[in-house]
Amino acid sequence: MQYRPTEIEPKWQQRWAEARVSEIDVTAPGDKLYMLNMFPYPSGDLHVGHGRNYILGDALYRYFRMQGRAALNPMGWDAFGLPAENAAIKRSIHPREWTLGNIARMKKQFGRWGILYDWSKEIASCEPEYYKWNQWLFLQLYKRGLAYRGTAPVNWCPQDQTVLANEQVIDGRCDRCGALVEQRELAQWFLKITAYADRLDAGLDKLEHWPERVKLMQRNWIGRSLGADVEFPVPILDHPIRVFTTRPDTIYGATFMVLAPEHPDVPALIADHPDRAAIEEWITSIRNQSALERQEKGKEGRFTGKSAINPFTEEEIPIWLGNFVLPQYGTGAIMSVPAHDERDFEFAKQYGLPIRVVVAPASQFIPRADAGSPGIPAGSSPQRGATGDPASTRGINWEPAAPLEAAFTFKDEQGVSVNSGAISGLAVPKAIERIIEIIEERGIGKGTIRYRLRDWLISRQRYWGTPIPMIYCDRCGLQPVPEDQLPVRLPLDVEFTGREGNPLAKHASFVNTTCPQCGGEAKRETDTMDTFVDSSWYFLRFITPRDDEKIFDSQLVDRWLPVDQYIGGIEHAILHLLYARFVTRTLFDMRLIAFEEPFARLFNQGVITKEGYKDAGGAWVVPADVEWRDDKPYRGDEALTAEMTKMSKSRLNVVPPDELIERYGADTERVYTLFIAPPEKEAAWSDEGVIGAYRFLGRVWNMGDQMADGGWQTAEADPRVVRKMHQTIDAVTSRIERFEFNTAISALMEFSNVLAEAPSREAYETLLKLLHPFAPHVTEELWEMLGNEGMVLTSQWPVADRALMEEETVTIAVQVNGKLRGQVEVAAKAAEETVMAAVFNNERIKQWIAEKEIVKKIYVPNKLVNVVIR
RNA sequence: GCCCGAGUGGCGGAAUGGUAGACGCAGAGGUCUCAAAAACCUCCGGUUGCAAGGCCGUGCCGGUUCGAGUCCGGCCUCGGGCACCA
Repeated sequence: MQYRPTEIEPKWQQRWAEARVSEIDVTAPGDKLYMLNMFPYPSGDLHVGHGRNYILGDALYRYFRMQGRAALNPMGWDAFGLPAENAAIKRSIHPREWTLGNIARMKKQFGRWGILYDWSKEIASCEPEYYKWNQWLFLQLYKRGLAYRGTAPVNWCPQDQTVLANEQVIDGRCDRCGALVEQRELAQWFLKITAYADRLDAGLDKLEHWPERVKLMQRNWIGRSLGADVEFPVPILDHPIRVFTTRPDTIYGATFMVLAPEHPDVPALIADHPDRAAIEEWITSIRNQSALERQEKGKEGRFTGKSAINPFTEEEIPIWLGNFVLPQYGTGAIMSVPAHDERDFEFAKQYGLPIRVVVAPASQFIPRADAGSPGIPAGSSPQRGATGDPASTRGINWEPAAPLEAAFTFKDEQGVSVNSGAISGLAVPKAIERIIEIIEERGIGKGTIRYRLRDWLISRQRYWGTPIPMIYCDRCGLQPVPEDQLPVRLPLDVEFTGREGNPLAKHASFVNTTCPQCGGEAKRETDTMDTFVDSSWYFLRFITPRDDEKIFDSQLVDRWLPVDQYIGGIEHAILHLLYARFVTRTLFDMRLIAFEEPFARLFNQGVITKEGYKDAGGAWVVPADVEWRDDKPYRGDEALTAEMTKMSKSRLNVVPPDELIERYGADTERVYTLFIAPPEKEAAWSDEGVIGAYRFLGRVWNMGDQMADGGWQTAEADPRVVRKMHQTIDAVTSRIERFEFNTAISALMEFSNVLAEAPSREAYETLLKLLHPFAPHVTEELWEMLGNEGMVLTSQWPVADRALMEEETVTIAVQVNGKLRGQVEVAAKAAEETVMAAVFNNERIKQWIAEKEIVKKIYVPNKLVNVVIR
């Protein structure tokens, strides 16, 4: 019988489903394991690139099942979101209908891949049964002051007609549609993730099993900076202006101050400016610029005409306004130290502002023998600091030989304070410490930690999302919807024109409601939540997905979570994973769960790439229209460019799995996908390469087919096969544990090659078990053909016998002066003398070392001998 | 600009400091066949040699070591993240 995957695959998919093999009772005892693939947005058809993620997860799941673990592997749908609404506008299909249709298609595709999920736990975030708890969660956060309505300059996408979170703006553009994002001042809902900045940062250290690069990206995003807030008196104001700096040690070099144009003190500072109108106009123009424009314009500034007092030099320093100072970070005001900050340097050069050196390169100093701090400048005589503390013997004046051409910015021991009073002569880190002490003693500021992270903007002016459960009452103000009135249902009878913004705002029976406080007329919030709110806690809901009394069962959740193995794409390194870590901490603080980190282990699979083609205008070209001439791609006479790029619908380079499965079977796609490259790396899909996996499975099939016919068996197991079997069990097991699926499969190929020469029933059935996680259908079929009871899936994973793995003889590589000159075959674990005797009896080796002096002999047991001669 | 990661045959890739290229794709030759497909067998880094073998070879330059794809220093190229965050 020939290997015909299309005949056997549906059969086993049906059997697994009928036997409900992957459904699990979360209250039953057992060695629990919670596996999770990031739940997908139901965008429609899946391609082989998507497959990588799910196939990998399923292989792991089947492996753990066979290891006897009580494994939970649920799946659901991140089902709210813009594309559904856009489809509604374009094709007048309701977002819900479009979404549910896609879910059905994708679910079917998972089945065709032979992927086992516990569908009894399925959730879809667009259903009121789910989003009710989204709203409940929002209310808990609101109660604790972690959800608030605030007015701030926000990112507005003119294309999608909604605001965006900071995390969703990539290079100044909307990460969904690519439109240039504008800045608008709007009242919006925020979640106070900044209150957790320190814990989110510190928690990263404890995530041992997360990829370093993800932790690094989160760390950079949170952007913890140590520094100091310092007050600079301003004579014409009744209060000082506070700046934040990470380099308080350079304060003696602060020769001017720059405020963001939005800084609250600006109106007072320019009130009597002769060109006030011009400056105000300039400020307005800057406010209206997008973040990208603001940066591309380069540095621009205006002098306010007023001064502040540098509290250390006691000099008057001019106060400027600068477009490069961000209103949202720090205090929106900086002290400028042009000698030691690149941006300040550029600004000072541009406007002719003074530059004063207060840090010198340590290399310019002759180290002083009696102290840790460097000593006297080379080639000059020691002087007392001009503005320094007269009592200090370390006050050092130092000037560079030539005017600076660039700022020097060392923040470590390579820099030494000069011209800086009491801190002169100290290495920079010490100087920072000391100056903060002085600032605090003088009561003009303090050491502070600032974060780059901003609060999470969750309002969206769109329909297809969770309604924010708040009510506006003219008498009572902002009122939360009482919990017993949840869910606030998203009305389904709306019209999608795509023009007038959020259709919810025009839905009278939704908007008009009564105030829960006074019972009078009131209006509902019509913004919906960012869908990242939905996905920030869904992994908790999978344990008890149908519970309509509470969001989750704390006891069960504490038993099953954190998720033992989370699998998903690197694109969520910041967004989803940071939000989920934040929300998990808030639930911890509400004492609803006993853990702070949701995902114990994280794995990010790499993307699948495929050749894509672009025309001169940069538009993607259908591969079917492409012809190759002289190694160059053309469409007719038009030259095209080819590039390896992420497989995606928009790039027209997707490979749909259906044809592939029709021709070679899902098992072939699975084996090829895992074999193609290490799973964390990007991998180029090759239509030709697939055949290799098919041939391999075909050979395995033929062996089993002959064995089932009784025509292919040897009575006595060949010791070579037994040894290879135990070696393979060991190799495959450890490689799966380490996510090295590509080499696990190559070990199975080697094993099957050995087996083909000396068949053994036991070894063959072991092969079927080891292969099952990768090729589940064909292994089940062969298992059954051989007359076995039950399924491979529910059988026991084999255990390697170390003693039987040992080789009888080993090949020792022989080197002379580090170069390979021959090989000798000796018994395994032979004594060193025996090995050496064999080496020196070897004719070839004899020739290489004849009449030479032997300097040294290096022996690596079972591996190598290196003879060093002169 | 700053911070990560990666560079190995025609291609995907393999190698706890110890025989570079496992496993697979493509290619070449062969078996079977009237023929083709499928399947199976052999070869397959470069160079030199009749052969045995030699020499060269893991982006480039240097170092450590008996021995370096692997460790260290300096570059180059590509990919990713951050980017007036003071």
